This record gives sequence, C-alpha cells and structure tokens, in this order.
Amino acid sequence: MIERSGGARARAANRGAGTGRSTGRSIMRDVAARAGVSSQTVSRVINGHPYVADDTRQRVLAAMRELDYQRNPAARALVTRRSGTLGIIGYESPLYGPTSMLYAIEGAARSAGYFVSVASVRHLDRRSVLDAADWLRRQSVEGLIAIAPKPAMAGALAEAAGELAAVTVGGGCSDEIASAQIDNVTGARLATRHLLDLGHTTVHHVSGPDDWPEAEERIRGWREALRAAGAPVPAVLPGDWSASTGYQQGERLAADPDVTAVFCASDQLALGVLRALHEAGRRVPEDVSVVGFDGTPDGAHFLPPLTSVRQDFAELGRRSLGLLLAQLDPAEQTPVRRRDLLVPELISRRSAAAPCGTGRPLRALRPASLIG
Amino acid sequence: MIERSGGARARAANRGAGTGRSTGRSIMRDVAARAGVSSQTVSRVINGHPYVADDTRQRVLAAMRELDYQRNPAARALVTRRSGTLGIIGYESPLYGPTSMLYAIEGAARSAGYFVSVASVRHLDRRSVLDAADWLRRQSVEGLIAIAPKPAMAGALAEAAGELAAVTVGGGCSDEIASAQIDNVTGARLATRHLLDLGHTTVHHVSGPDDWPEAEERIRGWREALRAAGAPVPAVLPGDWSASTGYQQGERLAADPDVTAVFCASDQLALGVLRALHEAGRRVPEDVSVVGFDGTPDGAHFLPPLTSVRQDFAELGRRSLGLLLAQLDPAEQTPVRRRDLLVPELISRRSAAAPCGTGRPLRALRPASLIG
DNA sequence: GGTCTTGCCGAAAAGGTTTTCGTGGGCGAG
DNA sequence: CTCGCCCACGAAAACCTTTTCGGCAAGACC
Repeated sequence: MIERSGGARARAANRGAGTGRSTGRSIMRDVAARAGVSSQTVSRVINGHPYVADDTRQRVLAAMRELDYQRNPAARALVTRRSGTLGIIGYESPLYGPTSMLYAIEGAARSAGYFVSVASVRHLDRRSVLDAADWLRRQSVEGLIAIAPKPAMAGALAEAAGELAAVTVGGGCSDEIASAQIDNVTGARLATRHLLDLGHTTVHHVSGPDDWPEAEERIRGWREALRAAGAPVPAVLPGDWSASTGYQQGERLAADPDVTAVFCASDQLALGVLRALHEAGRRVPEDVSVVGFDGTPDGAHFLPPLTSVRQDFAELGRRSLGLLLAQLDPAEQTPVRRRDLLVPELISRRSAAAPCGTGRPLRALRPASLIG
Repeated sequence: MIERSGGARARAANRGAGTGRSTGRSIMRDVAARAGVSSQTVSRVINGHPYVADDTRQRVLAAMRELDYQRNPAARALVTRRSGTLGIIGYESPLYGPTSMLYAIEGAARSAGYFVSVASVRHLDRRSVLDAADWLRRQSVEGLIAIAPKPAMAGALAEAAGELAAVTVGGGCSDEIASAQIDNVTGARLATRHLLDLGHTTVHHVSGPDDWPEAEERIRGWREALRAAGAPVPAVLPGDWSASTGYQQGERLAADPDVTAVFCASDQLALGVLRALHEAGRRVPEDVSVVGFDGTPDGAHFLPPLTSVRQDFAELGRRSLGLLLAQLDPAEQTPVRRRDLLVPELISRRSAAAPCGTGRPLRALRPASLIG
C-alpha cells in the first residue's frame, strides 16, 4: 500500500487511523487502508453497489465502525451535484399552524434522507421572499417549500425558484406552482352548516385578511353554505387572524342583538370575539354561538371551549414534502403542478349550541362533561 | 487560454459562458475566461483579497454579473473545511416560545453569514437528541443550538457535540455547555411580589413539569418571594405547561375558598386555570387573581386579559447565537462556558387585582379601558 | 547597477468523494 | 481450447474552489 503524499499519510496516521481518538475525522482512504482495499471499494460499500464480495464488505464495514468514519458531505455534493438539502421559507409568525408544518416537513424530509435548511421572512412581501429564496439557492438546495405565503408571494417564489422545484403549503398558491392546502371552502361550509343545523337563522363571519387566499376561500365556503340553506348573507367583518381584530369585531357583533352565531376564520379571532361577547354580557353559547378555525389545542380551554375546524398541519407538511419529492424524482415525467387538498374536520365543543329560542334547552354548563 | 479538457470547454460554452441562459450554472473558470483573467484572480476578487488591480476587479465583477455566477458552496466547503452552516435542534411543540426563538436565531445567523439547518425532536429524550445531533453533524455543521431542552438533554448534547461548539437556549442548561436563558427566578419573584403587593396574603403556584429547570427556577423565585414577605408557602401544584393540566389544577384551586392569588408557570397553564375558576363560579380578579408566565400575545385576550411575565424570546434567540459565534471565533481564547441571563418584565393586565376584602374596591370591568 | 521590497497575477496542488474505465480471473458455451 | 460473459476490484479522472508558491514587473535603496 503506497501513498503518494507522505504528509497525508502522517496526518491519517496520527488521528483517525492511528489513535482513533478524534471522531468523524477519518477519510475514505483511511478506511480503505485499514480494510486493505481501495477507496473505490469503500465507496461501493457505502452506496450499496453490487459486485462487492461479502467478506470484503464486512471488513470495510468494520473498518468504518472502528474509525468512526463519516463521509464528507461537501466532497459528495461536489461530485454528485446534489446537496441533499431542501430549503424552507418560513413565515415568522406566532401562528400555530406554520410551526407545526415546519417540524412535520423536517421530520418527513429527514426520513427521506434530506437535510432541511430554513430561511425566515419577517414580512410577507415580495422582496423578502426573493431574498430568502436567493439565500437558500446560494446553499444550493434542491427544492423549496414556502410555508403559508400570500398568493403574490407564490408568484415571487415561482420566479425566484427558477428551474428549482418548489411547492407552497398552507397558504397562497398560484397556478405556476404546486401546493398542499386545506380545503378551506369545505371547512368553512362545515362550520357554517353546523351552526345552521343547530337552528340559527344565519351566521356572521369574522374573516382573515382579504389578501390571503385562505381567508377568501373560507368566506366563500361560508357564503355558499348560507346560500344553499337559503339563509341571509350578512356583511363580512374583516380581521387579520389576530385576537385583537377579533376583539374589535366582536364588540360590533355584541352590539347587534340579532347576532346569534359567528364563524371566525381562526381560533385566535374567536378568542377575541369570545372576550368581546363576554365583556358585553352576551353569553356563549346561550346568546351567541361561536365557531373557530384551526383546531389549536388551546381552543379546548377557551371560555367556553371552542368548537372549531381542525386542520391537520402535520399532515399538510408531509404532503407538501411529498409533492416536492415527486418533482425531484427524475422518474416522474409529468411536470407536477398538482394541488393537494386536505379535508378538515369539525371538532364540536361547547361554544356552539342551539339558539335559546328554539325549544331544545341547553344543558347547564357542566364543567368537564363535554370536553372533547 | 488553453483548457485541458475539451469536454469541459464544450460544456462551459453551451451554457453559462455561451448563451448565459441558465442561471447560477457558470463556474469560476467561465467568469475568469470572460474577464480575461485566471480563476485565482476571480477567487481573490470574491474573497476581497488585496493586491488586485482596480480595473481587473471591475472586469471580474462585471463578468460575474453577466454570467450570474454563484459560487459552489460544496467546493468551497471542501477546501476550506467550513460548511458555513449552523445546526438547530428544535423541540416539536406548539409552544409559543421555541418557535419565536428558532426564527430569531435564523435571522441573526443569516446576517452573520451562516446558513441554518434544523433537526426536530418530537420527544425530549436522550436518544432523540443524540440522533438529531448526529444527523446535523453528518451535514458537518459548525455549531449546534438546542432549543428548550431538559437538563438531561443538555448532557446528551454535550456528549453528542463532542468537539463541536454547542449552546442551549431557553431551557435545560448544564455546566458543560453555554446557554442563554431567561432569569426565571427573578421573573417568578416579580410575579409573586406583584400579587403580594396587591394585598394577597399568599400566592399559590401551578408549576411546569418538575424535570424542567425552568419550572424549578420559577418555583424557587416564587418561594423566595413568599419567604421574603413572610407569607406562608403553599404546596406546589404540578403541571406540564399545558392548558389541560392548568385546568385540572384550577379545579382544585377553585374548590379552596382561601385561594385568592395564583401564579402559573406558563400562560397556557393560566388559560386552563382561568377556565376552571370560571366554571366553578369564582370571579377573576374579584375572587382570585391570576398571573401567567411567557407574555404570549394571546394572553391579552384571555378572560380576563392576563397579567404575565414577558420573556423576550427573540432576544433570547439572538443571544444564544451570539454565544455560539463567540465559541466559533478563533480569536476568542477563553473556552466560553457562559450563561447569559435575560431579565423578564411584568405586563400588568386585568387578571390580577387587590383581593376584595382589602378596602381598595375594584373598578368595575370596563371593557377596553385597561387593556395593555 | 544590483538587491529588496511591493503590487499584481498565474500555475499547480489540495481537499474527499463518485464515476468511468479497465483488468484479470473464473466459468459456461460453442 | 477459445470466446465471451460476469464478478470483484483498482486506477484515474472529474467536480470547483481556495491556498501556496512563485514569477514578473516597477520602483526604492545602498
């Protein structure tokens, strides 16, 4: 076994191969030397190529273990032209959903063998997304997932991505780009129908910000459900997902004695609405029923516990990764431009009930009996 | 300009250098050729080395722009032995704090020129942390930040990190590892003192899980404040940060008519407590005052709005990055094993007030007048 | 006028892996 | 016996950048 570079030999000898004390510092050649094979054979073993004799494989494996060999991802990336990492553009928000999706994506990516790099954007404007995408590209990610952006941003993403695979999840989609989303229309319809079925003559709606497609779709679902039931369609009360605007709109709703049912586009909005109603002395659900959207765990402990439409954020995250992986797969011929729609589910808790006048009397508030 | 490999020349010609149509695909040699210099000079320009004539620099810069050159991070990492990325181990929780920290860290890292890679752990056990750290090391990150782990995990982290720089933030620390944290003791003292100052004879405490140091420290601060005031120290009611356990403990508190003040180790616990008190017919703050810990935005809309101890999670994230960067800096000689303590701040809202018997009568609940 | 610095730049090596090509032995088929 | 195939493995090229070394001018100094 002859090495050309004495320096390299010396180095290899007095760490990895020699003393074996520092971890992850030995290279392929060290392993090869120890196993008495060439480094190409080590490579073959690592990458599971056929045509390597079983006892050789065992020797190599043993050498790798003994030297605590870890392959150098940079060298690997250089030659394969694949970085093995995916980029996530995350929206910096205290919202419950985006976070859950981030972790779900990472978990799924890891089990698919991909690293995940994040770039956060503080504001959902075009420039931020472009910057973040650029930053990620500089790391030569193989694909991009943008979490919960507005549709204008999806456009920006499509532009920034260039020939890179890209997916949006949970927010603004655009025709140019694949996306995984909740079926917001169905979810809103579910919530609205639930309230109508309870006997309310109509349902008011506190919406999300009007430049979010999710907000718009929830408005649509709500409106369709009302129309289908022949119920009057009140004016939308615009919010911005936050408890604060929920509170403001809640005050207006509380002032109107005709209001008996409210569907909020997010649980946080509902939190604000509940507070406003409470402070105005309107009881929930006796006087007014409230339904939220998101199904956050906290909702179970609002006053009263909130009926809500649950989104499975984790599943959404996994789906978006699936979409991205499909685009990355060279076997997949069709240019994947799919939209993956996930149907949400209604969780019934105490904040929604039949209106007081309808005969069916409410059972009194019994603490734990109805907690879902 | 002679190239040894005809194949390489052809390839370079019909993309980057030639047509210039595909983005980010040209390499240094293309730029060098276009600028009429050698690739080493291009390297010098990029890395800001001195001794390059100004007009040469301009030519190179122009060529880079025209070719939309992006340097290959893999090749760079290979030769510099630096990946330029940091690893974050994130705890998969719907908690407000960890998320804010994650994004804050990423933002700060990006402006320091580092990429950020995440690995999430679903459960806070030793094995998960080891796995996550290992996964990150395989990507050859230069440093590790673990968000909000338990102390046992900090130990695991220290082990997993090996000679890698590592920091924990917002959670379990250990002597082996630097960490940025909230001063929980002071925060808890603040909350307790606030309640005592309002006239309560003592303060009850619903704690976090007992294997979290933050929970333990908050207990300590609470206890010290009580002792300092000569107030009796009731038994701790253990929780796990969640609204659910807050609710359970709240039911117990509600059953005891002597309880007039409760300090909860998290806002979510407080949410559950508030609900339990409400359902038991105990008014907040007339009968019982409640203070939380975290200062989540939602707390402002609880019923009633929650007095809480606000942690500046973003700042915490930035500090942890600072600690890590200090370890990475070769100029820094001292083995940095610091603990960075951040003092939290009390936000006073309506959920805490003087006890009813103390003379100072409460102003009636006026909706928006007291919102902080 | 020769030696020394200083500014500018090119040639070549190094970094660790995968890929392509090649080689030799064993073995079944003609 | 020879042709050709398959198996197991090694040699070398390629990936793209940074770093080290060295060359070459122009001016400063003795």
